[in-house]
Amino acid sequence: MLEIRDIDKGIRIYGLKDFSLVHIFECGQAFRWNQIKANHYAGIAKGRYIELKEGKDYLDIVNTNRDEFYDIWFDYFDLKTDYSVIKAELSKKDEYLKGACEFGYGIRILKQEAFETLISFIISANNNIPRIKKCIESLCINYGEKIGGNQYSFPKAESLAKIDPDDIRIKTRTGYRADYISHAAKLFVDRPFNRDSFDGLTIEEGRKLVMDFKGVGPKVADCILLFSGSYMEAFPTDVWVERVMDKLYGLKNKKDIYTFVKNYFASLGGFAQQYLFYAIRENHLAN
DNA sequence: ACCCAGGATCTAC
DNA sequence: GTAGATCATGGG
Repeated sequence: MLEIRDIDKGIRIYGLKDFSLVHIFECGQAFRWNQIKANHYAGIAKGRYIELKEGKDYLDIVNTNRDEFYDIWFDYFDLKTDYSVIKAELSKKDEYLKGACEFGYGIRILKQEAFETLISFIISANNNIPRIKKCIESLCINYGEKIGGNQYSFPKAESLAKIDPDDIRIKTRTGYRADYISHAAKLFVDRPFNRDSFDGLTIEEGRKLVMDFKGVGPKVADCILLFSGSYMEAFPTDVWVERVMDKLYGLKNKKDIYTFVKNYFASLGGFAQQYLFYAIRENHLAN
């Protein structure tokens, strides 16, 4: 049970468990959060800028209030989900997974806005994380809305759809992906989606839906489905995950990984992926 | 100059 | 349906 107190320009939350800012923001799921200092992050989501400070037994959220916390951030940080149950379930499967769950104990899979995940992970293809963050930041500065201070929201599809692809490419340095971004924005205006759009659809059908957007292949599709909170069994398989699945389970290709994941992790695939991804990225796996 | 980065697309077979 | 080249950009 959470206990909330008002503080200067924000709120203080007691009673959070399975929650670590570093684990949440350094496991590669979101690109607009930056560490200011130890246990202190700042970022923008859902058109709002907040700062998060982690204390011993509390979390401060600056630039919000109780109502906004329950309306916005409770869902965004997936606070309704008991991650202890998930970790216990995964830890039963094998020792590798148990170790990964312990290492990334504070990971939570954020419920991000669908359009932001669509564009962000189109940019992520064949790119590295620092540069992905730069590209997304200039996308926001150029085409987002100023939301106070020096902060800019993620652009609306309607805004981005009007921009010439060359303008996007030159200003955001996104290279050949600028055409994909432009196309995706235009198609999203005609065929918008959010996580409710997938109700009643299998993940295969969901994947097919998002892969209509140019620049979205199988891996990016699973990132969109997972990080928008649409399918928690989605299992994005990039080079790092391929590496870890070979190392732990001897799986050499994406087809074998796909079959294995469906049976072994089942509905917990996305959670398993994040614990494993974070562990191997931080070089915390047996040999 | 070469290789890589949370891959996808296009082409040729 | 699938292996191989190609795709902008920046950092090492």
